[in-house]
Amino acid sequence: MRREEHTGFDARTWTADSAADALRAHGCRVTKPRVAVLRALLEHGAPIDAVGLTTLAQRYEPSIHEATVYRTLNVLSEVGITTHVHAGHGPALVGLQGADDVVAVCQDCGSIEPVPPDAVGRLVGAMQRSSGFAVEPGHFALEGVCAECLGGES
Amino acid sequence: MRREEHTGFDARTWTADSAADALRAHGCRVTKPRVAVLRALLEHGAPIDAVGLTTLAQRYEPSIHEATVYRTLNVLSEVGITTHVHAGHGPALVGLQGADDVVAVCQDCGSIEPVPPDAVGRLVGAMQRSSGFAVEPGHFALEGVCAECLGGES
DNA sequence: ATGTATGCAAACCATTTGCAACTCT
DNA sequence: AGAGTTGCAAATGGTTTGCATACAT
Repeated sequence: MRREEHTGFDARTWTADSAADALRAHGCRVTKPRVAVLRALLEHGAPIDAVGLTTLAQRYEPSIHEATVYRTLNVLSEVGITTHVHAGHGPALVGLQGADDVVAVCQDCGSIEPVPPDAVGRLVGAMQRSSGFAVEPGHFALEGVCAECLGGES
Repeated sequence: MRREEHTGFDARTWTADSAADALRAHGCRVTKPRVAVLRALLEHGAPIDAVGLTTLAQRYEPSIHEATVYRTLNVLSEVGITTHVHAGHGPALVGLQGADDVVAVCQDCGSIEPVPPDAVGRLVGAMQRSSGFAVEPGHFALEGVCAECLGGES
């Protein structure tokens, strides 16, 4: 179960500094654990789950605890820096707001791929028209099987 | 948090008998608890979570246990009678295979609405084209806010 | 008869929370 | 100094599993 090859994810909107400013603007403190999470998120560049993010963040702040990462992610999401996606069975995936809206998760290998924004737009429009339901992209993930897994491993 | 008004769900494909036959065809036993789950599912007609389904099934089989419902649902899904959808934070929603493929869940009231199949089809096609990813409709749910909640309750 | 399914309790995983110790500002 | 944060451990909610008993075939 790999999860590299973030083909087409880029989170150019946020930097460690702009995110820190956003935190301050909301009256939140800019602490070392929070910066560590932010840096890990920026460095990774693709949606990732909380546990994986904790591991990455520990490079910058070795003592950071999982619970702190969860709390930090809640804060970051309130401030509008991150969003999380519910991917199938597994844990939620956290991404930077402004990155590709919707992702698809492979049921076999767990790899994550972006979904073309225009396709998402059409879907949102269709729901709007059919029932007035306002779909919020970025809050859910598509599921299926990626091209690689379709080909190989029987 | 209501969840009635299943506007447009119909699971005409399965009956208690055809489902029982499908079970037998797969070498599974047709037990009272399983029939109870099946009847509850048919009667309810819309996607529902395991706990709610347990309550419904207990009308037919008062002693049925939640664990049994989960096990039964796994069997039913292997046999191809049901599918489950991961709806945001909450529990998974179970539905009959053959009912509307994709649903959208309201983040405010938990109501469930069907997504127009042609819109889903276009999305699947777009992913197929863009990256060869085979989206499996019916294994995930859209999220957002329903028309009712958009209007009322501030 | 015999292997499958059930009920119950305990385990599990992802996430949240209470609380005392700590640290940004 | 003092409110906001953290770490840790324990609680939570959804779902799964081990095991002895009960049941469908």
